[in-house]
Amino acid sequence: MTAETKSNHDRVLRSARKLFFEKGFAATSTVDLAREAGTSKATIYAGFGSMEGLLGAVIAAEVDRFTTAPPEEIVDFASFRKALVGFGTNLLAFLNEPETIRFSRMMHEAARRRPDAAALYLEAAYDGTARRIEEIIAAGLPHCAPGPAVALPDRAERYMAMLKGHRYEMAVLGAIERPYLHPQTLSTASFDAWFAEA
Amino acid sequence: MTAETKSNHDRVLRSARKLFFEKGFAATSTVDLAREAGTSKATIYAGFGSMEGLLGAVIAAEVDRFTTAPPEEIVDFASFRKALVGFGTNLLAFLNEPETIRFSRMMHEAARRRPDAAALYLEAAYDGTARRIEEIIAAGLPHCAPGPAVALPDRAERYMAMLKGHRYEMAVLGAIERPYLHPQTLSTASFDAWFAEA
DNA sequence: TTATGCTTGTACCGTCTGGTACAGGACTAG
DNA sequence: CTAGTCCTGTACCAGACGGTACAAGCATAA
Repeated sequence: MTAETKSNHDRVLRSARKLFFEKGFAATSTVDLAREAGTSKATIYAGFGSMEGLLGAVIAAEVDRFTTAPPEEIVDFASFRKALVGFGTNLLAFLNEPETIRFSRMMHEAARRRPDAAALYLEAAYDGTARRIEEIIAAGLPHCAPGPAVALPDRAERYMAMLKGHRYEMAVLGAIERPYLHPQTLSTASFDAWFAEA
Repeated sequence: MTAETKSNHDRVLRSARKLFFEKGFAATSTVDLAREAGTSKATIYAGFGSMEGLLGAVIAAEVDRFTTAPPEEIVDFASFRKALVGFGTNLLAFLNEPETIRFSRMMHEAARRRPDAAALYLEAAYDGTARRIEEIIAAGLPHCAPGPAVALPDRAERYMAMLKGHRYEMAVLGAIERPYLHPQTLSTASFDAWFAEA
């Protein structure tokens, strides 16, 4: 009953993740997958219904992974810039992981077939992160504000954009191995101006 | 000889562009394409050799289009920020075009099959644009410089990243119709700090 | 007229795909 | 033992695909 360390369902899911990330969804056939998982096509269909269902399951599992991943530091109100830079450092490290890039690549392919899964991904990856940054900024702003807190969401968005420059898309497109996103962006000086403008 | 307004070759190319943009490359079959172009499969293969060859041709033509497209304004050395903002405004408008988004979407799909074409695209779309921004900054920097011009390429990259925020990826993934990239970024205040830092 | 060259429609090929059917094997419960 | 449940391997299906072959059509050119 407790079986071994891996259930059949999990093995299929893991193998699908591996192949989808490596070769893409369209290029992964059912027989490839069955061989990789050490099982048979019938078992796959018994567990996931269809290939697109499996795709949805892989995406959902992955989204879950990085949604629950960073519990994040406590915001230090006195030096909130440190908190922001700390958050950025973590995000940068996460974005630099090859797995993250491969996932992003697969998502671009999957978006056409499963718009619902794409929306799920964006909600988790972007809105969630942006909201977290907004919280940090909102919490820290009163402690150093020269002006009113206008366009808060936009600030969070711009911060993310600066971290995830166009070298990230190059990596997703396979032109470079790793993006090495500009950590210089993390220097506080570069976003001091945001709080000084109208 | 001069024929009509459109050669057969051009009609196929245009139809391919249309279908690839709309449905994606993989989802476009040879018969679909022949019907759309009002010609036959044999003619397509006579002109482009293979489906992947046609894909390469579409990308090359598209890259050509936006490489030669913006002749761009003359840099006004006295007020180079105006030049930078002007350039950004044009870029923003270009990025906001639905056609540009669809092309970007297709490129993400095509990158796996034609890495060479993806490299071509990135060279034209990113490196080319970044170089242009670098030129503007380099030309204008002496006129207002409080410090030495360090990390020039990185500044260009960050400027582009700020223009092309994560809402752009949302649009490419089909989650929203148009990105409406943050034009607030164009306010000069937001990148004043770049020239003040070490 | 004949000859040439390109385009057309259609039929065809081999291959691969997602998905299903099914006959048996392995195992558990009683 | 029997009955039942799940899994496995394999074979199969119908459809779609990229690509090719070919006979016929049409226009130019002499």
